[in-house]
Amino acid sequence: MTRPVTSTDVARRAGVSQSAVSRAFSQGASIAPETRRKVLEAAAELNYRPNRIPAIMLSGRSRMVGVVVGGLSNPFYASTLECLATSLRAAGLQILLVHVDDALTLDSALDQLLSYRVDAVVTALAIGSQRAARMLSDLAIPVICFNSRLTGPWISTVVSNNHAAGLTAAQVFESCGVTRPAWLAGPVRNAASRARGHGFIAGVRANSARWPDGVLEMRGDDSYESGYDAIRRLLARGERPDGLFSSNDLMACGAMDALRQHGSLNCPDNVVMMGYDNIPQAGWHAYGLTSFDQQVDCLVDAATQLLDAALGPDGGPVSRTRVVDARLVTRRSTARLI
Amino acid sequence: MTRPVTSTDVARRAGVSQSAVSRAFSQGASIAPETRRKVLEAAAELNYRPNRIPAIMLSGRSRMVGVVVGGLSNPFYASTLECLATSLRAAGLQILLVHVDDALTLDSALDQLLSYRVDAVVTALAIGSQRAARMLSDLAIPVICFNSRLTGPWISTVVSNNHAAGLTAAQVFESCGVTRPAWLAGPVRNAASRARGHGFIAGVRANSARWPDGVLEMRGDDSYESGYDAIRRLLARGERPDGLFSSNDLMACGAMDALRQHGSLNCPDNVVMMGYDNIPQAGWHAYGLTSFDQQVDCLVDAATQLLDAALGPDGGPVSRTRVVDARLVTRRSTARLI
DNA sequence: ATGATTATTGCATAGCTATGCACAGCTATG
DNA sequence: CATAGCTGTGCATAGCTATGCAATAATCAT
Repeated sequence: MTRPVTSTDVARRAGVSQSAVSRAFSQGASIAPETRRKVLEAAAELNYRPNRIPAIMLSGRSRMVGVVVGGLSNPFYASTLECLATSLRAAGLQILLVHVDDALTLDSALDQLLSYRVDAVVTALAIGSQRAARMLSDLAIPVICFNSRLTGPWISTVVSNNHAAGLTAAQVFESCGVTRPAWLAGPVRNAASRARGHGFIAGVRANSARWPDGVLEMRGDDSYESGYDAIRRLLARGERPDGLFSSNDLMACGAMDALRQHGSLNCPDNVVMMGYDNIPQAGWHAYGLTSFDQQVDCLVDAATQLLDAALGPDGGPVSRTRVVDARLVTRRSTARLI
Repeated sequence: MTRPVTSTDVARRAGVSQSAVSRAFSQGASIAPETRRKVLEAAAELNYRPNRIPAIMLSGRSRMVGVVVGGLSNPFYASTLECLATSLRAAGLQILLVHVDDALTLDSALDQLLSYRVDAVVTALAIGSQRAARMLSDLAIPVICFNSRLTGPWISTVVSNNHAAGLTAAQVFESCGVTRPAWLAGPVRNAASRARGHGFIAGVRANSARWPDGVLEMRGDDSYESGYDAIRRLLARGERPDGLFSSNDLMACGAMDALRQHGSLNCPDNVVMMGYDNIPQAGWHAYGLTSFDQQVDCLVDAATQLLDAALGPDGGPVSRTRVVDARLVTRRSTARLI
């Protein structure tokens, strides 16, 4: 193991002081161009690169952000993470990634993140977050949540306009001539799913002349399999909805496959279907699923802005909410006119 | 902004020295149980948690691993990352995540990682890596690659047995009575794809009595769309393969959809099809795609072991390769007997 | 009881960089 | 020519914890 190259090594080689080396690498520091050139040359020869660790101690800012994810097998979360990574890097922030299965992992994961002195935490989890959020608040660590309803002095939130999208779904169903609307919810703890359901059910109730029986409700766990199973059980019970709004695309894909497999029903002829997230699979030809695009770019932009604000020099407790409208992407699954 | 709580604060409150606080939090340090109890109590009251940053300076080890990913929209990479995150966390390592689009990003990303003094780098990228790998080698940073053929004194590799799988695919095609085998390759720079293709073509050539015309070859870029387009163009040219081995599942799904859409051909009656990765979508009912499972768990386990070895106290340049056999998962797309 | 051994604790320091401060050298102005 | 102002440089230090070492206390053996 060779000792890593320090700024002092570079200074010696360039014939300057260690301070000069530091200044050569800090933007906007007071240093003569010629000196900087010498330093950079010596640095290149020694393969030196600045060490941010002592800077963290001095400044108290690590420029690392803890990102807590779960369920990357949902393409929506995967692409959100991808987008977030790009955006944070552009903002000069590093990502300390934690994957979480359960609440227990979350707590220990947070301890780890805090040991590394992350400046903030970004999460798309609802799971067990209320307590964790309080812990972070106590430590004055800004938190940015996606699609969650956590509250607290240091917590900011970016949400899709879930309720409005639910209403829109009901309108689309009306224009497709749906007579028996159904709603496939996500897990109870998923706040975004609840909001979508509330919006949809409100939209259906508002049209009780057309839909006196209201909404047929099912529940899944946001996975493909749970969507498939929910519909399989529904068909086995003899129910025959002709319009299905699913809380996310994964379940919608499962549901569509179950309709074909167990009911020989297809979209849009027998059932009109809508999902949420607009994952790539929704656009695959086997599905052609109409979906609400959460506009990940916008969500992530908003998150990064909130983050910047929270990490700004003022440093008071920031607690803001940004709502991003979902964009309806129409495909074959709703291509039916009355 | 309240000043963060330091070990000295805790020491003062607990009536002990700062050293005692440090020892209370280090496993196996020499400290009386009673003293530890007092310290932990004071720490809890003050909401203190150990700060790893100074420890990084002292030990020279950050216990952070740079993870470089690209193409998270491929569910295979997403689940690999998920699995890797779990495994590294169990090994007590943190993940500093970097998402990379192009070679330029890669270089600057590596600079960032190195500034944060990561102990090692894990990557699943082939893109522009040879130069980057040399840079890391110069700095004596261990590198673990997935499915790549990079070499160097500090570089270890975990690969799926791509060539063997290609041979197997040819055998499966034989037992399905395929008469016109086709190969859908990934991008040229993808070493894993090349190996799969070599294996498959070798398997077909070894059976030249049955397949005198060899393999019909196409190329995509590993995306669903490229698989779809490749088959659409193929059908437009009037070609009619009856067995298709795709370098990955995403392209296979696209290919299957194109067969249905543009040729009214279905699997397995008209075309037998195999993919690679065994992504969840391969198991979806709309596809039922036979695929080679890379056994992500095993790959990641191997990677973590290599990492542990590379981070061990001996610390010499480690350069090993671990090969994991792919497991054939048979589904509808090859359910055809002669 | 006494010396030897062990267990526990505190002191002092290293680890590397960014930055305030003072100073040196130089330019411009009167 | 003297002075003021400006630029660039080096010195010294802070930031927080882990750990070697010495000292102290406690336990044990003889």
